[in-house]
Amino acid sequence: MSDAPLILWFRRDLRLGDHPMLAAAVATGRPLVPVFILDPETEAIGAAAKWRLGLSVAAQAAALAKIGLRLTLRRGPALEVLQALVAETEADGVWWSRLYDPQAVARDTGVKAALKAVGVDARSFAGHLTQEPWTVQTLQGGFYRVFTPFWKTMRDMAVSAPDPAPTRARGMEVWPTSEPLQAWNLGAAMHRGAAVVARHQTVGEDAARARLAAFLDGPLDQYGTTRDLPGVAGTSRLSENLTYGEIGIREVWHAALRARDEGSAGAEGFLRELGWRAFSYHLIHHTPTISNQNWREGWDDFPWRGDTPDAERWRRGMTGEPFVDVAMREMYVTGTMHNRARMIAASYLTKHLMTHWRVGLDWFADCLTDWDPAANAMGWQWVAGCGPDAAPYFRVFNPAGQADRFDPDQHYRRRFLAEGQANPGPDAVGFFDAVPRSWGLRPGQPYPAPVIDLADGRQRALFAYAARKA
DNA sequence: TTTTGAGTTGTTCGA
DNA sequence: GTCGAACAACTCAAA
Repeated sequence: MSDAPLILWFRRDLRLGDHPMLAAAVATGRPLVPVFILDPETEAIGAAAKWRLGLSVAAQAAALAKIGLRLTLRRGPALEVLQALVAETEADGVWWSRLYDPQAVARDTGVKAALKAVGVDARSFAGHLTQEPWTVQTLQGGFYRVFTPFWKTMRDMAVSAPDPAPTRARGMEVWPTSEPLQAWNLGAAMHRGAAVVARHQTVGEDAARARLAAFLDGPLDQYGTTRDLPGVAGTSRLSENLTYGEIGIREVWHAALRARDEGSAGAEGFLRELGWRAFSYHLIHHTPTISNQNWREGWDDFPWRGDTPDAERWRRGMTGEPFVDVAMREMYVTGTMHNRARMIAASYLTKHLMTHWRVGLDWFADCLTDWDPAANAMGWQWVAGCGPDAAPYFRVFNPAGQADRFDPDQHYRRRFLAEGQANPGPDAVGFFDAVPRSWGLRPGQPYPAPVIDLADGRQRALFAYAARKA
């Protein structure tokens, strides 16, 4: 049995509990060398996500320190960094938790092959999902393209109990050198937005767990109704933590199961939402092109517009359509956007403004602190009509009608829209502090006239969608 | 192989 | 104001 050090390559699994790889590593009793690598793939993520990742890495470094480990920070191509660390520490293994988006898979496949070729025990573990995507299968052994049958299969599959967080681990006598996190300047592309968004972040494993507990004790019972109201704090908001792995999905799953068994009315609905997350990973595993190509065939000739001045007004939260603008502003101020608001903002861009879904996806990737490659690829394609779910083509959200239905008392709009208010609150004003100065936006300016008449936009979209196959 | 039932999230119109 | 029908046709998954 080897007593050589093990290198633990952390990526989107920045926690200690419910961590199969870490639990297995600690159980070996061998010296552990945790590392986080700022590689080109990580450099390429969006501005807000990269900034937020820095907070998560710092929290993980502090958490590891408490159990006797030091997180080494290195910059460079992952394979080169890992090979150098293997040489420096005389480690004979490199372990990590699996990721599933195509960029990560391509990188990890190469890393694993190259390390194995020189005799290093390169090993990947589950941990990001309740089930590995390929283990959910139709009776014929294929994969699911429709949510409901996927869900019916997945919800009954066993989910192993979360591993307890290790309280102590064996470290190195001499640690490898580490770069200072500040030197990476992960918030550089956020410009002045970081100061605003920072007020709304809940960072690290302890905070994520407290957030889960507060959700289970509070909004969960009413989840069926309040989860659709963007002016009410009715959702778990755990996407921010799940995307960096600050809390384990098995821990969340089992907590929701317990709540259901204790009679919480909203638990089933919440579990179902976790099912949607799983479904998006199921899809990106089986059809990786979902992240940048139309998932359904026959959509490549659809007359979507590219990046236009209208799309720029959408990005700036200045379309003149309040629900849409409020949604976009929520994103700049908080780093996230309510689920229903995402549907409205995306539907407006792809249907009323007839803009290619990739324009919207790219912008979300740059602005969301809870950016998730699988969930966003599925979600944008679903809204645009070229993704999973045989949605009727005539499903076009009416932002005004949706506002009446889901924001009847205007809490959401008042919170994030300063125009027209004598004393706008901090989040409404925060928008003007968060966005680039070059946009030239100031509170007190008049609210813009609509980019497009809703009825005209709807008719244009319906016509184009109806004509698609004609 | 063929058949069958079902499919996240909507809107509008007219009774 | 409320409610049901119409908006089309196709794909998916299982029997």
